[in-house]
Amino acid sequence: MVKITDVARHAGVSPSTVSYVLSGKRSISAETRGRVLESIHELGYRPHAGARALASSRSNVLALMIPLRSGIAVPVVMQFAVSVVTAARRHDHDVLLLTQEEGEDGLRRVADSALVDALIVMDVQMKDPRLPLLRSLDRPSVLIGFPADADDLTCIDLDFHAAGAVCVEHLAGLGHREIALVGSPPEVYARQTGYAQRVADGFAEAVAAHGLDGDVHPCEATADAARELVARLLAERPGLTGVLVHNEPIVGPVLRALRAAGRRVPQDVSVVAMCPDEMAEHAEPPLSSVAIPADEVGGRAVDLLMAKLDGGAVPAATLLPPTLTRRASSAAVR
Amino acid sequence: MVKITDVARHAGVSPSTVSYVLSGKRSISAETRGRVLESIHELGYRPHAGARALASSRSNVLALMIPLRSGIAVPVVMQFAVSVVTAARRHDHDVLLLTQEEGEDGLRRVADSALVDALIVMDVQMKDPRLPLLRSLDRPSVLIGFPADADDLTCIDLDFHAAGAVCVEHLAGLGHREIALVGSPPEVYARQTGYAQRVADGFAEAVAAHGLDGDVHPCEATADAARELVARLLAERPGLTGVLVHNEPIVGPVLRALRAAGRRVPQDVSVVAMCPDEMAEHAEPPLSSVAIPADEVGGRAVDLLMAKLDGGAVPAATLLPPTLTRRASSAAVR
DNA sequence: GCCCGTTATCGAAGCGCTTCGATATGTCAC
DNA sequence: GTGACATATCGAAGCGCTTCGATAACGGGC
Repeated sequence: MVKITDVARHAGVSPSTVSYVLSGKRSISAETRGRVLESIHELGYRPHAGARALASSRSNVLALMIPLRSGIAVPVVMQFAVSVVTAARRHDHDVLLLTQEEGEDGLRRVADSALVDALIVMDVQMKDPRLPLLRSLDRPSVLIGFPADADDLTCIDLDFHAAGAVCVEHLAGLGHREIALVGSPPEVYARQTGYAQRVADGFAEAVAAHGLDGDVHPCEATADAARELVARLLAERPGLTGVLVHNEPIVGPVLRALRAAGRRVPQDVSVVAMCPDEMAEHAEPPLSSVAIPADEVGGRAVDLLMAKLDGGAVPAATLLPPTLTRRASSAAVR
Repeated sequence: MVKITDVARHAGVSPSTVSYVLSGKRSISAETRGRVLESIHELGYRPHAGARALASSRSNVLALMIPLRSGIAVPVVMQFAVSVVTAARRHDHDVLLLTQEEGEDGLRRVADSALVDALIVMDVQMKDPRLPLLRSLDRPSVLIGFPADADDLTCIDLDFHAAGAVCVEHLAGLGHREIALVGSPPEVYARQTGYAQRVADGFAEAVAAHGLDGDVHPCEATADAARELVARLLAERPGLTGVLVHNEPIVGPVLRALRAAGRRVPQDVSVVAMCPDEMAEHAEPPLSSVAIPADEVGGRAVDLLMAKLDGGAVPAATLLPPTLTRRASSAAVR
């Protein structure tokens, strides 16, 4: 294994000079830098990560803790993970993967052993047991999601409240007066994950603001439950012309249940969904939808972390504005 | 930050004794060990990962490179990742996440900088560009998937050939004589990823062995393509009573297309799928299926890697036998 | 009662890098 | 020409741990 002293000897400089060339922390003449870089390349030198971490107390590794509870949309988690890794690499960092299962001990372990410089935690609950730990840690962290008490923490997420509202406004703008939210399973609201409730709140507020008629219906994530709910809605609310679905697994079943009931989408009923774009595009018909901008959330989370690592001040809360992509499933009421 | 010398002082021993207590590499009297462990606990000591890696040339971190190409089933990838992390933790290792995008350079980077001790590579292609690198690296690796030339490499995967055959045997056992394989998109076969072709081969061989009538139909992963293919199959092969679907996104569409054509499942046509259990369970009707045992593959991959790290010899190829779970979608031919 | 082999512990070297003075050289104002 | 000040480079210390002898204490065999 080639080390810094080998490079130094090869380039005819001292090891510290090689180090400064690599870190840029002191000015090095163009000529020397060139010679050193050439030696590095020629010898195929790679600094030893452990040695570097020891000497500089920076590992250049971030921890990412991902959820694995059922009910969490797996593709979205994956998208987050990939975007975090990609963004981290842009900042010359790597990503250590932790599962929720490891819990607080896992976070403490990687932080206290200096394995990682900073942490990103996904799927934050309203009263998340990891919060006290994250507050006490001497390493910066960013939460994806908003707990009930976010004091001293840095959080980022899609603005779910606005997302709920934006869907209502879209339907209202198309002339719909009677709408409904087909929501997440009851336990998701009960669990206080926050985002489901925020969508419902945003929905309700916008409904009120626009003087619409609209209500919220939690729904189990099964095709049967979806069919049942759709049947009930159509029976109880004959004037219903707009539906917002916030429950990924049953997006397809809801559409089929509407069709089965003889309602055409969008001619009879307009449908808007909160789901990944890919799912919306492949639905029949393609769905007007609001997606979680996982790439942006992940990227921004890393940016925030880097800013904190550099000692910068960062906003405590970052709410990303929702974007509704209009597709075939929503149309003006006739 | 508390370090080993603090623990040593607190316990009234030398730092090396603390180290030996932790590593177990030399015998320590029960009394001393107890005292040291108590001090460790009391002071909340965590060895510095970088220092440890530097001194022992072992980082206790594995690299996992995940695919992000479209067409790769995201939930399965996630399941792999989680099982690898979980298994790694059992061996006191952590997992560094790399994306396919980083390619060979990424692997080289983490290996040469001693950031990781060993590597796991997913989604191996028949002629994977990473193979020469993995062969030349001085760190052990395990591939999930089988390339065309696996010399000097350690590979593990589901036995896709047997999986294709097992589905045929299941249908044959139920008395079906005319069957078809609704396969992956043409580009997946073209890409030489291997597993799609292996399923098709296993299917074809078993069809021949049982004297059945059966053929292979690649299919794009869209609902339209699925409908079209099903219509064509039913038109061209009136005696068709069994279908194997190896194309996750269109499992639902195929079922619905059959139903739309007036064929009941399983009364008129039996369907078997290769897909995750969760998908099979939620289909209507629940599908007899063969799943990729991602948990086992991930766990075994880590075990193999650990054995290699310990200098042990491991089998070059590990093929996990497929398991067909019988559900409602397949029945004896009438 | 002496030698030998264990068992338990210590001390010191060293892993490969960063970083902090210190030094040497050059530049410029006056 | 001289002091003041950048600029470029070096040398050495030290990051926290592991590991390799070395040493001390202790039994046991004869």
